[in-house]
This record gives sequence, C-alpha cells and structure tokens, in this order.
Amino acid sequence: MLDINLIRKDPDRVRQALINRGTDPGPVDEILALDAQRRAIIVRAEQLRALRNTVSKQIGQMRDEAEREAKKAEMRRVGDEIAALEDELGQVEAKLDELTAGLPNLPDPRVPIGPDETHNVIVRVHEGSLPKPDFPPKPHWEIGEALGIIDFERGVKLSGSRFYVLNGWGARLQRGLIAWMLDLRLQQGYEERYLPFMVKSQTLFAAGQLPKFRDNLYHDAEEDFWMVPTAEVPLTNLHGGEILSAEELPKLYAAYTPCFRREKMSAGKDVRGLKRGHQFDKVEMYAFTKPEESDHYLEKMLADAEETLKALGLTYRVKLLCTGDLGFAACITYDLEVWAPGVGEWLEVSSVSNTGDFQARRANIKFRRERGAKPEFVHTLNGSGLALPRTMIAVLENYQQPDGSVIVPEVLRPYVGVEVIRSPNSQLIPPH
RNA sequence: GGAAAGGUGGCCGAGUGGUUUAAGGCGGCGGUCUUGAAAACCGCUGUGGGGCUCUGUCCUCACCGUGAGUUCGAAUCUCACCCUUUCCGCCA
Repeated sequence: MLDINLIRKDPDRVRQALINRGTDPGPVDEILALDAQRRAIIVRAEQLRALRNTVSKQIGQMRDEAEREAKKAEMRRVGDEIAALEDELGQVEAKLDELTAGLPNLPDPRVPIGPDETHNVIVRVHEGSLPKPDFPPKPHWEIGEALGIIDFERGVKLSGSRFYVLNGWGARLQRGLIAWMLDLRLQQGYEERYLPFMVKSQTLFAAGQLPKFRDNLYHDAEEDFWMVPTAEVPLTNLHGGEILSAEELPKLYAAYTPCFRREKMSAGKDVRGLKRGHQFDKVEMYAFTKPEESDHYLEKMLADAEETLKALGLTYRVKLLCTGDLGFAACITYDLEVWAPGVGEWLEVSSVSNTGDFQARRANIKFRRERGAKPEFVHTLNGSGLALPRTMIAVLENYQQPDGSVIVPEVLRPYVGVEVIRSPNSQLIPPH
C-alpha cells in the first residue's frame, strides 16, 4: 500500500512509476479526487458530531421537559445528517481503498526501466566449482525416471498434471536439501519458524496477494482459508499489527513451507518435469528492518541465497529485474538463476526483494526508535532460499554421471545419507 | 460438534444508559527528597484520522474482540460473528 500523503504530495512521481511498470496511471487522479472528497465529508461529520456530543451532555442535565424534547428532536435531525454523511464516507473510502490497494509499489531508482523480462540486467555470473561434463547431459525427468526416484505417472494418477511422486532417495534428496538449507540459514543469523500453510484473507491482503492475485490461489469454498502461495505470506503477518522496539530490529526469519499455486497464468508452460507444479516446497528468508537498513539486508539476503548455490558448486547468475518484470509489492528484486545443463535453461531458484514499507503498511507493522517516539513503519524483505524443485533439477542435472547415477553433493551427504544415487532404494541405511 | 464462562489501555482490574475527558493498581518515564540508592511523595503515560491563526504543553473526531442495530447520548442495551478458557464428545 502506498502512502496516501505521498500520492497527494507527489502524484507525478506515482504516475511515472506506474507508467514505468507498464500499468495504467489513471487511478491516481481518481484517488486524488476521492481523497479530497473524503476529507471534506470528515470535516462536516466531525463538526456535527462535536455538536451532538455537547448537546447530548446538556440534555442529560435538563430539567425543563419541553426544552429537553426540543433538543432531542434537534439532535435526531443532526444524527440523521451524520448517518447520511457516514454512509457517503463509507462509499468513498471503500472506493478509495480499492483503488489504493490496487496500486503496486514504487520501483527503486536503481531498477532499470523496461517493459518486460528482456530488459532485466544480468548483474553477474558465478561459475560453479563442478567439472564440466564430457557427455551429453540428460534432462532431469529422464534421469529421475531411469533411476526410479521420480514417478510422474503416479503423480498424475493421484492429482492430475503438474504433480509427481518422489521415491526413496529422490524424496530423501529433497528432504536433505530442506534440512541443510534451514541449518545454513540458522548459521547466517535467521530464526526458524514453522508456520500455518493455510491463512485467512487479511493475511494474504497484507502481503499484497489479495485482492489482485486471487486467480492464482487455492482457497476453501466454505471457510476463509487460503493455501499459502509462499511462506512470505505468513511471515509478513508474523508481526502484523505490532509496534516493535528498535532494539529487536532487524528480525530475520527462515521457514520451510510447501507452496500452492494455480499457475493459471502459465497454463501450458513448463508442463514437463519438476519445474512448475501446483505444489512445491521452499525455504524462505524474511526480514523486518529499520528503513535505513533495508538496503543492507537486501544485499545480505542475496549473498545468503547465493551461498546456497556456491556450496552446491552450481553455476548461477544474478539478475536485477526491470520495472516491467517487478512484482506487485517489490521496489527492487534480484532473481537468482541456476544453470541446468539437461534442460539447457537458467532456472529461477530465488527471488530476493525489498518491499520497503509497502507490506508493512498493509500489515500495519511499526517500530519505535526510542521510548515515546512516534511509531514508524518498518521495511520488509523476502527471499527464497531456495525453491526446492528447481534446486533438485539443478542437482540432478549437474551431478549426473555417464552411467545414469547421480552423485550427492558433499554438503548434503550427512543429510541424505548416501554418496551416489543409483536406484530408489539401494543402500537404504539411515545416516547417523 | 455440544455446554458453560469470558474478551476493557504495556499488564492486572473496576465499570449494566449521561461529571467516565475509561476508577484503582502494577510497570514505565520525569521530578522532589537523599552523600548515593531504596522508600515516600508529585507529575506524565496508547493508537489512528481530520482541522488550523499549520508542527503546537493547539483544536477536534474515532477506537473497550469484530460488524450491524436501538437511543438525543452506548464500554454499558439488542442481534450476528470471531477468539480465548474449562468440561464433554471425537481424533493424529
């Protein structure tokens, strides 16, 4: 949510930001008109309320019956007028809120201006430490099916397209990755949280998913429950409605959750393999910071995500998203893409964003610099660390051997319990 | 799912229609006293919106779980919903 004061004071800046994002700046004028209308109504209603308050007090002390009844009648009319104004105010505010809530965050000045992903800027490419394969690499679905660790057919049988079952070491590899990533986050200073995977509407609104992205979410038809599309949603609301003290900032969190997405926008895209499912696992990073420190933590979070890929020896690149590709709540976003030689693609495994005070406004998260100081909105940041299926793809495709087996990355061996995956269930001995 | 009790400021807790501008206490902050501290005493104490002779120890409105309603006037009365606790049932 943008600050209404900012829209009032500098509408041109907001209009330009919307144009840069490739969205219609039209609502800005409508918002300004409604805002003026809103304040005019408030002034009138408040005057009437003040009048009623004082007269009502007098009525309580009046002796003269006739005079009392006359005042009551008068206040009844004032009350009707107030009710009419409140009604009008309600309509104006509803429309105003709807329009304001629909405005995306303002891009940071560092964000390159461009209409779509072709204008994203590659910040750097990191060469992984793995030796280059001297044989034609296979895509992960071939590797996984040949090893018997990914079962696409049974996934479809259970739930339809975009679902799969992981068998034996395949499941263990993913579980090992999750546990290892969480431990890595702990070392990097994040506190772990286990969160609800279903949340109510307000929680999604605060994170910026509702009302705009309703179509991409799963929800319960009878109750106000929505499946989380990312841990960012519950993490944003952990401190919703709270006023934090300056000393407890920054607050850094890491959480593992599954994520549920309809993928309507991507219908027909990436239907093969693990790349894009309706359900996927993710370890997420989240930060609540003072405004002046959010930039620093954006870089930290990016470095922490990169550390994951470095430790796995993988090749990746860092992209700075342009205005046209920027998410709704973000003012700046880095994407991390890992190289997967089997599919021959750079896969987005992480997205690290600073949302400034955009989510903090929606979720009403503030902090006090010192005792007695006026509460200010915090800044919030989120970053994947990392998305599991695509990390799995990268591991399978980068660690595949000519004989079809897959070497388990060294850092994961204590978590997975095996050095080489040759079949779903070989050497099924629990690690110690 | 059934029954009962309850939800008031940072916390505890009073308040069943009008000097309540939410009593009192605890905590916190400031001060007096003291060599210093404690105690005692005095003062202060939330959030949001709006206005202005526009940044002020200023004025005003709203906020007692949420939302509607009754009334000149609602923390207080009515209705619906949410949540908490306890008991019963069910269950990993």
